[in-house]
Amino acid sequence: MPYLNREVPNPEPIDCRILTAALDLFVENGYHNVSVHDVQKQANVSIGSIYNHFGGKEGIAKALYKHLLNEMNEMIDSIIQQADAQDSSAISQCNRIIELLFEYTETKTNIIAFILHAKHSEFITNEIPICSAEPFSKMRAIVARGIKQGELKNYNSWVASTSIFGGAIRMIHLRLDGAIEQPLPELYEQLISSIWQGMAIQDES
Amino acid sequence: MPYLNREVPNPEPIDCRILTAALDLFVENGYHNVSVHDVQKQANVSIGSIYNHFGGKEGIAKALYKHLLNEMNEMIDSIIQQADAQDSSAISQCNRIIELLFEYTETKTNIIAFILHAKHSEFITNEIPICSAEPFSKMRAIVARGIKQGELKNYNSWVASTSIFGGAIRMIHLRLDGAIEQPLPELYEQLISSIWQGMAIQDES
DNA sequence: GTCTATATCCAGATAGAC
DNA sequence: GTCTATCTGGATATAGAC
Repeated sequence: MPYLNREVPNPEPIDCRILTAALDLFVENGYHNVSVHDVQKQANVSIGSIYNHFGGKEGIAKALYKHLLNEMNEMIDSIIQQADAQDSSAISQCNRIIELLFEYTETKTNIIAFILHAKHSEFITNEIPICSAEPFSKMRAIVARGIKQGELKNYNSWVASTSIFGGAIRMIHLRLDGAIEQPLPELYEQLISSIWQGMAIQDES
Repeated sequence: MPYLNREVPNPEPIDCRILTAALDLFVENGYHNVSVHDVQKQANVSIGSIYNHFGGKEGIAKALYKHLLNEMNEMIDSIIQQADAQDSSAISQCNRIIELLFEYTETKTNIIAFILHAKHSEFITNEIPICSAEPFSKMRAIVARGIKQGELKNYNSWVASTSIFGGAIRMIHLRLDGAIEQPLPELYEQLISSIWQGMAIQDES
């Protein structure tokens, strides 16, 4: 009965297993506290395969980075496309982005942690800082368009985009660090209300 | 003329030199990319002294961390004390904190970078996350008091504090990553205006 | 307390069989 | 392409003179 003894333990392609294992380990322990051997064990792969596929530890990190950044980029694109189809406002696009980021923080925690919480410059060389990468510049572009169309106040572009997304990103950090115990989607409504309407009860005049 | 030949190259106490050198190197290259030998060279000290004073690399990081966190704590305290003396509002206390953080980002860059931009959990073990440390909980306390006294909108405590400080912290990150080219103090006025009054031109109703 | 020289360990990377 | 066994460099840490 050979088929009973045959093990089918690893149905996923090998490079996926390596990336998944690396993502989990990097997020859990930090890139520099993870050895190639650790990844190898967790992925059920030999060291040789890792070097064949990715050329080394930094190669894994680079591949992960590009892959996940690309996923985030597609998420932003789909929001923009939907918005174009419905002719919707900059405000609702920003809201949708924050909503999804909060959702993913709970459901795809390690992806968000790797993209938004890791200091890539300490282990990935020759890569632009993530805040200059496509998805983030597209977020700023949405804000800039909102300003141009008179929907948002005419602040400096950086002030505007950090006022809108900075609080959300900070909340993600705090959630990932264990400071915030509540799932972020539960706080979403209050956050966006504060973003658009401000924190002060009365105008300062 | 012995006093002419006598070198006086290192007037600062030795542990200060070590900490200063380590701060610069850690911020520049990241903790894990700095060896004890690097610190030793930059500080003009022998390896033995470093182990005598701090017990090793992590000991240096811990000492730095405590020292700088303490400085930040004193800064917050002084703001609170001044405020109590003048009976000033939560809003003006928050503004003053942001103003000082922006100032220090330009003038004491490495201190801010180490405190706000490094991922301490990757190299300092058995330490509470920085967002739970004293200065940060005091910032949240200021916000909570502002809510209680009817000065700020009654949002969830985390939403309120991240709405107020999240944008500023995000701007500091972006500035340290080189994305924002303008000195932050120049953007201060716009930021606080946006924090208190919100980003939307018309109320969403 | 400070220094130099040295020991030890372990991570990243490679070689070569299969 | 995958594996095991091995090499090598460099980092942390120590020993012991001064």
